[in-house]
Amino acid sequence: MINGGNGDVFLENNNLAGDITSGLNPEQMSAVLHDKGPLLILAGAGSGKTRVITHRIAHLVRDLGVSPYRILALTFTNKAAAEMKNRIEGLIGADVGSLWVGTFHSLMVRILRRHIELLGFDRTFIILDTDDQLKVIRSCLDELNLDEKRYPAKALSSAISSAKNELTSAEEFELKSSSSGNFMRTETAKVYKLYQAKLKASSALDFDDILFFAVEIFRKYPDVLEHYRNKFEYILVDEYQDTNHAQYVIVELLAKKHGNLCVVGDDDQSIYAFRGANISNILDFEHDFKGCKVIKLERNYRSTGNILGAANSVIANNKGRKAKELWTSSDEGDLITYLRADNHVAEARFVASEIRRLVDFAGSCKYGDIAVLYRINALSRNFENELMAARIPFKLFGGMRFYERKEIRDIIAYMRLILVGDDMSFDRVVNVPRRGIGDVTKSAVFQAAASSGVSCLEAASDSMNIPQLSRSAPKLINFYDLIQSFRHKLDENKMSLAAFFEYVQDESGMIQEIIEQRERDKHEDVKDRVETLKEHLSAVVEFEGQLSADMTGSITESAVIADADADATDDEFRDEDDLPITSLRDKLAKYIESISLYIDKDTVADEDDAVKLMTIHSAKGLEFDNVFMVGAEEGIFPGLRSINDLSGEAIEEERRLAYVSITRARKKLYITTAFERMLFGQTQIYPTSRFVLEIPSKYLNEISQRRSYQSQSQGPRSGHARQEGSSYFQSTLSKPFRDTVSRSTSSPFGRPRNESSSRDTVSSDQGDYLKSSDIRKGDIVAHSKFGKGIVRSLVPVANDAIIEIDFDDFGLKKMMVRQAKLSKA
DNA sequence: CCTGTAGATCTTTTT
DNA sequence: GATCTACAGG
Repeated sequence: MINGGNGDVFLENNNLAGDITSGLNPEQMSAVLHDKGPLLILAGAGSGKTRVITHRIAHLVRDLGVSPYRILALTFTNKAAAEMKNRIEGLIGADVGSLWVGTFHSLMVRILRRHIELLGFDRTFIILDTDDQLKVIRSCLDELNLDEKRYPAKALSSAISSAKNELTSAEEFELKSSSSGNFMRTETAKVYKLYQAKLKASSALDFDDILFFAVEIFRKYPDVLEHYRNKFEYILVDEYQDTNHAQYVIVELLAKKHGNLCVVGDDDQSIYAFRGANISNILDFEHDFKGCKVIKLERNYRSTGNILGAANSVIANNKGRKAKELWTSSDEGDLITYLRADNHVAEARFVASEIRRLVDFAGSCKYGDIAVLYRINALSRNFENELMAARIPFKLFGGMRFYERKEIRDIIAYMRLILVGDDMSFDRVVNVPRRGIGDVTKSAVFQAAASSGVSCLEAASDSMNIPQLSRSAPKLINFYDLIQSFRHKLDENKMSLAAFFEYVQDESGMIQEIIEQRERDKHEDVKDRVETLKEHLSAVVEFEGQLSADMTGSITESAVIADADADATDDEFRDEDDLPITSLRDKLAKYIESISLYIDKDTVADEDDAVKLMTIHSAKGLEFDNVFMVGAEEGIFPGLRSINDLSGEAIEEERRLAYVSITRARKKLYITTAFERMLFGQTQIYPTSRFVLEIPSKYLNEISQRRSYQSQSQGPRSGHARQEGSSYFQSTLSKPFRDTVSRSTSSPFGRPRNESSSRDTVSSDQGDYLKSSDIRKGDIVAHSKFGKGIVRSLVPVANDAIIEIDFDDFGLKKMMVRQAKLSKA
């Protein structure tokens, strides 16, 4: 919701009186009015995509008389779902309660809660987060006697995850792997199988299972599928380019009957392949859904002409895409400012001083209108430092999420233990606060529980009668009694949910321990742990309020549905899944579910006026007046891994990321690079990103910084932090020269930008220096700035190589060989 | 059983 | 450089 939308408020106001199509352009209108049959909307960045979806739904309901009960709208994030629901409400009034708008995951959970018993799971299944998953995998490794060094839990988890996304069950995986003869894969298969068994034993699902089992139910139980097929006459999918295979199958299964499937997306903004998104879902849509209508939304309402020109030229370098070109009727706007700074500190100082200038001198610009976007989180610190020093308010997005913090996970684990009594939660909190129940005791409990087939909590209650546990029995029984007392409190049903949370926090002693620790350590860090819990408490209060509002709302709703859907009432499964939530227990169950699928808290702080720092990934879907795209160097953006990917797929995804990043800017875009950058404890010297070179120079205004390197013979570290404040000056270089400069520093990568590069400055430059083929590991080489050093490693990349040199006076540094201009020592 | 120090590792992220 | 994970000693 941060700066979301683009003048839609104005357009929607127009609609209050008039019909739903007023204020739409012709393409948008035909997308909104499209009636039956499959529809593919290719919506470029800033083309009013959300407006089209919401207006389309409003049109279906208001003008065509489709019952909201028959509409399914799928999104990827809860934020998008909430916004969509909001805006539809604004268009057609409040009677949208029966509309299924939500994420794939939350809506499939809703279905699973009703039908998962068919698969032998308890319907009160719990949902594991990433941390829980890793724990289970580690315990699998333990049991299978596999070394985590050779089989990293993370790698296994992602292998299992992608298998599930491809709808490959553990059994199928095993079958395939045994014929592959790949040892790693057969071991992975074992882990997968055991992992799945463990989850089933404790009635737990991971995120991927939610989709996987939904498909399994649909496929195995045609009557269930039939019910939902009938129910959902119209299906809409947002961000279709981000769907993975499982999601594709879900959509396909559900849409087959009515065929009224509308998908919206932009293949150029597909940036989640690494987590299973399959771009061919959108590329092949026309093929998969015959007779589909395709509408392209290419008119951009967000950015200036120059920004769009740059975005178009960058993305045009991708091969696998649907032809599209954004255009705008607004003016060219400012040129894109491009800076190649000496080093990361100078880069960050430039950003800070420019932000200062924008806010202080450029009229009505606020801090909140500015975003700094980077490819990797590791770059954020550099900018945090300089913004802090310049006293510029900023807000860092990403990083540690609210619900990932220890104290939140602890209190949730308590709640889960009280409610379900699962082993995972037991493991987490049995020693929070410290009760002298350490790893040794814990694993004894686990063993005892496993051998007698009960839960850990039950084993703890019975510890007196279990010889191995006799020593710690008093402690365990104490803990058990504590949980029991919480359970009684819960069933007394006298407290509000928030009060119950507070009660557990206090009575368990976890708050007290935090406070004690704060006093002991005197660390600044600890101070806001209590604060976090308080914040969380207010989220609980909010949730509770929301819940009772929904309850009163749904009573009137069901009357409406019964009326409008007389034909649906004779269905086997009526929509009674939203059982009335009255007891404290029900509320808690509902809360835990919502928290495992969605914890907001990160989206706050729109109201404070602060510069926003985030990765490009998290900026997707947002827009800002002023954008700083920082760290635009080969090796960072595109990242090394993508450069090394020979298929070229990875580079295309990075390029889409560049496209997303450029198109976030409304008015002003800055692109910055650092000649030399300290990252991961090493100095890296990488050339300008190819994506910058793909922007025609007519869109760019290059700002130069005086080079301390080369011109000044000796410039040890201190030399970098000179008074850069005044050392920026407008480039007086003519354009052709600019091109030569950029090309000579960066063309080692990739193809030449155009044919005119016949006079290859690189090869002549390079002639006097060592080439990667001349260098061996262990060689002593000389660098003009860093002096002598020994070659530690040499990794070929594209038609160059990354060299790691341990300099006598400057330590370990990484750079590109052609860039480094090395000579024999 | 707890606490401190050495070692490996380090895209991107939502659910 | 920073941070989390793994073992040794108190």
